[in-house]
Amino acid sequence: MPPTIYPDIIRALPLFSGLHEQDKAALLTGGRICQCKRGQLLFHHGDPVTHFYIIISGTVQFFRENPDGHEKTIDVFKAGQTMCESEIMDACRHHRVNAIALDDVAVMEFPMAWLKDAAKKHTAFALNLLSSISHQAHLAEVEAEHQATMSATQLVACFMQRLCVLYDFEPAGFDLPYTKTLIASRLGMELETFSRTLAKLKEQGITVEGTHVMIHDLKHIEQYVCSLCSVSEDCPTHQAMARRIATAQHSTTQI
Amino acid sequence: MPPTIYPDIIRALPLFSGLHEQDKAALLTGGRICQCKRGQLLFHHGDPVTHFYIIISGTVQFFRENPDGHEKTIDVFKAGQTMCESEIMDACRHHRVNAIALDDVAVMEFPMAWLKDAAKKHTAFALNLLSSISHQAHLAEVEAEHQATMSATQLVACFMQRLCVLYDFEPAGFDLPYTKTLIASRLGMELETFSRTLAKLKEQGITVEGTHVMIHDLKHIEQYVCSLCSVSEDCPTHQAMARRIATAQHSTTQI
DNA sequence: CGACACTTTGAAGACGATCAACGCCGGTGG
DNA sequence: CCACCGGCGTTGATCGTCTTCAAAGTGTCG
Repeated sequence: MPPTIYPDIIRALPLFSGLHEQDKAALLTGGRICQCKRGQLLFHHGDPVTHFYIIISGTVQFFRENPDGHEKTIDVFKAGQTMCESEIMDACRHHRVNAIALDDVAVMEFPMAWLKDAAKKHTAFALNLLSSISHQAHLAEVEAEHQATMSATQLVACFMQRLCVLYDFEPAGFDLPYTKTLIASRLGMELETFSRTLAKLKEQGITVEGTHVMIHDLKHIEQYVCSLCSVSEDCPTHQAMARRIATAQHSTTQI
Repeated sequence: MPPTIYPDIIRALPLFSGLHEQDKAALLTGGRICQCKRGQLLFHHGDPVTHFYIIISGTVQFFRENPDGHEKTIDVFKAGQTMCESEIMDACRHHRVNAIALDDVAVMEFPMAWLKDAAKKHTAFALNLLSSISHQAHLAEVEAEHQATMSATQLVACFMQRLCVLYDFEPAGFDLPYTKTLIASRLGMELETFSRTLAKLKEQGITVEGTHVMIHDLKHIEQYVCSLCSVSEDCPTHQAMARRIATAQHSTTQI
C-alpha cells in the first residue's frame, strides 16, 4: 500500500515519532480504515477487546450505563486521539465502556496483537506509548481530584479552559463543539445544574449565549479553577493557557 | 553487591517478571535503599522529579494543598507499590503532589534515567511498565467516575471492599490500616461526613466499631457499590471479591 | 494529670438532584 | 403551508445530601 493513503493526522501522531519512515509505513499496513455512521456503536461494554483505534475524523463518545438507566459519559474523543491502548496493555479482556459515533466517524483500527508487537519491536514506539498512557493516567488522576473537590461551577470553568486547549479555540470567543447535554454528562452533573451553572459563570467572567462562549478574563479563570494546582508549570492545560494569557497581554487590553 | 540484600518484596515485583535473573540483579544495582522517618517528606509539590521509588516497608501518602489550606489526599501507597513512574514517563519535570512518610518507611530509589534506560534495554521491562501504568490509568478513571456518580456511603463501601483486596483482609472482620481522617481525605469527603456514613453503612451490612470493620453480606455490598459496573469480570477488585464470595459460600452460611 | 490528636454528634446552611412545566427549533407528514 | 412531534435547553420549586461550625467525648503519651 502506498503510504500516501494514510491521512496526515495519522502520520503526524506523537505515537509514531522517532520511528524511521519505513518502519512507520510497515506498521501502518497493519491497520485498516473503518467508517462508522452517526449513532453506530464501535463496541459494547463487555465485548472482548480486539482492536486499537486511531480516530481520523469525527467524534466518539465513551459511556457507561448503570442499571437504573442513567448514563455517564466517560470521555469524548476527537480526530487524532487514540482509543483502547490502556485496555490492551492492561491485559484487560473486555471493554469497560460503550463507544458510540457521535457523528460520521472514520477510524483506523489495528488488531490488539499489533499494538503489543509494535511495542516489542520498536523501543521508540514503546516509549511513546508509555508517555501517552502516563499522560492519560495523569489526566484521569486530576479529574478524580477535581470531581472530589470542585464545585459544579469550577468544573465547568475548568472544562471550558480545556476545550480551548484541546481544540485550539480562541478563549475570547468560540462555539461549543458538542451539545450541552453531552458536556453535562461528561462532567457528571445534571443538565439542569449545568444550565444554571452557566449563569453563575458570568460572575467569573465567562459569558455563554446559546453555544457561543466568551472567556473575558483568562487570568481570573486560571486562578478560580486551579487554586488547586498552585504549582502549575507541568499541567499542559495550564502551560497552554499561560501562553495565551501572555499573548493576550501583548494585544489590546480588552478583547 | 550480593543480590540477597534486596528484600523479597522487590525481587518478586511484577515489574521485573520475565527478566533473566542476571539482568534483574544488574538493574537492581542501580538503586539504593533509603530510610525515611515518620513525617518526613520524600518530595514536595513543585520539586523536580528525580527518582523512581519502590516501597519496601511502611506507608507513603501523596497529597496536595490548595491555597485555602485544605489538603486532599491523592493516594496512599504500601510496601510493594511503586511511585512516580508515570511522572517520569510523561516527561513531567516537577512533582504534582507532596509525598510524606506516614510511618517509618524504607524505599528503594532509582534515578529517573534508570527507569527510561531499563525500558529501552529490556522489552519485558517496558511491557511490565506499560501494564502497570495502564492499570493505574484504569484505576484513576474508575475513581473519577465513582467520585462523579456515587454517594458518600457508596464511596465508603467501595473503599472497604478495595481495602480487603489490597491488604488481603478477611472481609468478615479486619482493622482499618490507617486513620479515619486519612480515609476521609482520601475519599474527598469531610471527616464528619465519613463518620456519619459509617452509621448508614450498618443498613447495608457493614458494621464499623472503632477501627474494626465487619462486612456481613459481601454479595449485597458488591451489588450496592457496583451497580455501576455491571459487567465486572475485568475489574480486579471484583474478581477478587467474587472469589471471596464463592469461598464464603462453601463455608458456613453466616460468618 | 494534662496536652493533644482523633473522633463523634448536633444544628444550620449551601449545593446539587429531581420533578415538572415550558420555550425553542428542525423535521416530517398531511 | 401549517400542524405536530421530538430533541434540546431553560426555569422554578422542593428535597436530600454533604459541608460547615461548634462542642464534647475518647484515647494515648509524656
